[in-house]
Amino acid sequence: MTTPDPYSELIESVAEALVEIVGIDERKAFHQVRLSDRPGYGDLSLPLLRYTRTLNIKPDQLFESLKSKINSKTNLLSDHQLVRGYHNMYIDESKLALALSNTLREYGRLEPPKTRTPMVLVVEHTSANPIHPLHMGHARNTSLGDTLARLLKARGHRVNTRFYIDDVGRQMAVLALGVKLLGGDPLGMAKRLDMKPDKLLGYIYSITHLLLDIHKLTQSINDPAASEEEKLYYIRERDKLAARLVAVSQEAPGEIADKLIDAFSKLKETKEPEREVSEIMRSYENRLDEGIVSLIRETANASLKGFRETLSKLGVEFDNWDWESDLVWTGLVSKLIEEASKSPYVTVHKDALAIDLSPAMDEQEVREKIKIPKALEIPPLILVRSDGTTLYTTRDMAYTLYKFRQTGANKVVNVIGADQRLPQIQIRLALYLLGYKREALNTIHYAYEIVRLPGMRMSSRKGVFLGLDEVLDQTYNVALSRVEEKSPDLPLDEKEKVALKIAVGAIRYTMIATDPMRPIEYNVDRATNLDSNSGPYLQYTYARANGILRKAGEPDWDRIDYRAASDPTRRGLLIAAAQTPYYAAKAADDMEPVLLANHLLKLADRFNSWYQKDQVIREKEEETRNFKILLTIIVREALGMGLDLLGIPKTPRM
RNA sequence: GGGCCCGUAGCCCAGCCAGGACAGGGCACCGGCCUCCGGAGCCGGGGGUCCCGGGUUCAAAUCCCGGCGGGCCCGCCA
Repeated sequence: MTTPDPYSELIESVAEALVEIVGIDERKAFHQVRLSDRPGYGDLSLPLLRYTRTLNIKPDQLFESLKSKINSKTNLLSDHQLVRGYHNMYIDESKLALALSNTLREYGRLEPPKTRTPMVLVVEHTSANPIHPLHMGHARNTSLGDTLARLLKARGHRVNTRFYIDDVGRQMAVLALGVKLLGGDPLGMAKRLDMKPDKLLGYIYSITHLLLDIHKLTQSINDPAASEEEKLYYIRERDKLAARLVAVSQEAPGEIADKLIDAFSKLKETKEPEREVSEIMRSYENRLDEGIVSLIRETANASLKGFRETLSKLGVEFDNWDWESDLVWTGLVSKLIEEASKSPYVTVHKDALAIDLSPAMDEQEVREKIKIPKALEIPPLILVRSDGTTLYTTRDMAYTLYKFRQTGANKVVNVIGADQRLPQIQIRLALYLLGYKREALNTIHYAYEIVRLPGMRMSSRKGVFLGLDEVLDQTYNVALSRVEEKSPDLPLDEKEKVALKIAVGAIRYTMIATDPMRPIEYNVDRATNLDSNSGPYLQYTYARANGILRKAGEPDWDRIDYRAASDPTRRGLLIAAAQTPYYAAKAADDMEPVLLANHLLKLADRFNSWYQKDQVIREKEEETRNFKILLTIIVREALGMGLDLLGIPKTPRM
């Protein structure tokens, strides 16, 4: 049983009336209903001028017929006005308050209205390579993905969240080599060094990678075929990497760096390191060597243990963890390649098996549903390397099909950086041409722009990135000192819990409150910002409402003066609170969490403003006092619902 | 070279997809408010060529075309 939502029903009534009178389609009608704060503009309004011409009707005639149609569908409106071509509607605040009061009495909470078209949805997000700790780029991915999942679930869809463990491929092989050189057992190593395993592995990966690159450059420098100019370039490059190696080595714990450098030199004497990496990669992908299999699985699992720890702080959990290697080992990938090789679109590109994607560009269906840039030349997608190993895009095609098959999903949403747009388009086009049209057209690349550090780009390969754990820690410390200052009487463990909630709120809010298409430049001040445009501000306002209610106690629900809602400040606050489920539903439908975040900010502003000038507990008149308590409850429930959906932890005190 | 994305006050950002009524917030800045339900707050103030130029329209920050600036992508990496 879903809770009814008076405000959404009101919007729906207006939209339906518009559909019936003007004859536009429903989706469009919803967009035409304007919500306004400004006095004199109506609580809701419809611009009429755009219809009067096409319908050949006078504004006042249209206004009258809309008015009576709308009134036949809802009784929540008290007045309609025609002003300069706008149909302005005013909400009957007493009736709205009563309706919300009834909802809360019956269900005890607010929630977004359920969709009329529930679907099965997969949301794949985060999916960080298990070769280094999560950084702030992942924080954006995680926050968006987890929030989307929460919103869609609340909207009535069946949502399945998945994490793709990218354990096949060169990066993982490089890390495995490093771990092998250090004698294996990454988890034990982390324990001995008292360090998060993902962090330790991050160092091992960076150092190993640098050693390989330096080695390669050294070979180029010694190559007699190289010109003097080229040699100078290589030497400069090698010096840069060497400097980085020194920096990372100093930061790395224990004797890790020394041991690695030492073991790497020994390896060089007997074997070409690059060949060792390729062998690891190939024997893992083809499952030739159980020793390598357990080395890589153990290593990846150690990283994932660290990921889980961080993610659980952020309140993020996954329904499924999918190993990329399983897709290869169970034959899903090779089966797909086999199908592709029989396809009429198969071709050879640069001597490798590939699929020619250009025919898909002619399909109108494809152009419309997969957004293909008009003049984009899509290169053929290579499916298999000439050494027989597969590429990530090929495996991702198999994974896409896997996600549909495992869940019976209607749509698969993949939260992946915008920099991967082209390969993501290629994957969908290739699936389409192989006959998986439904899957191709219902796979959504939910793209977001990068998180930059001031002046530089994060690069895990170069060991340059802002770690999520570090940002969490810093924000936590700032929050803890604020809590100590503001609530000295809380017990210490309580203060710590609250400080963590604030840190999580600050980070998650920041990550979703900017349009995903806009790059974020990140400085630490911004992460630790607890001021008015922030998650903690919302948490603070929620705590404040709870503070009032703790002291005010339960209202007598049968003795509430709903007419007290007419005071303009209370009225504005009531309406804003009532809109919350509606905005949550819209945020889910449009897949734009920021819509809800912005609305909550406005609600919090209104509440704080009201709070300042209209005393609740000290109100003498009993029925008015009951109304004010009710209003506070409504606000608390609206904020609480919103915070839950955004994954920002609630705290009754802070 | 080609493609995609972004360009709104000193700074950060809503609004653009679904064109309409004075372009909204926040930070910073200036001035007020704590014997008073939680001051992480509230009230007030200054600050704008909505990147530029055309076009469509009764109406353009919003749609179209052309520029400019920045980011990203164009690999048998992921």
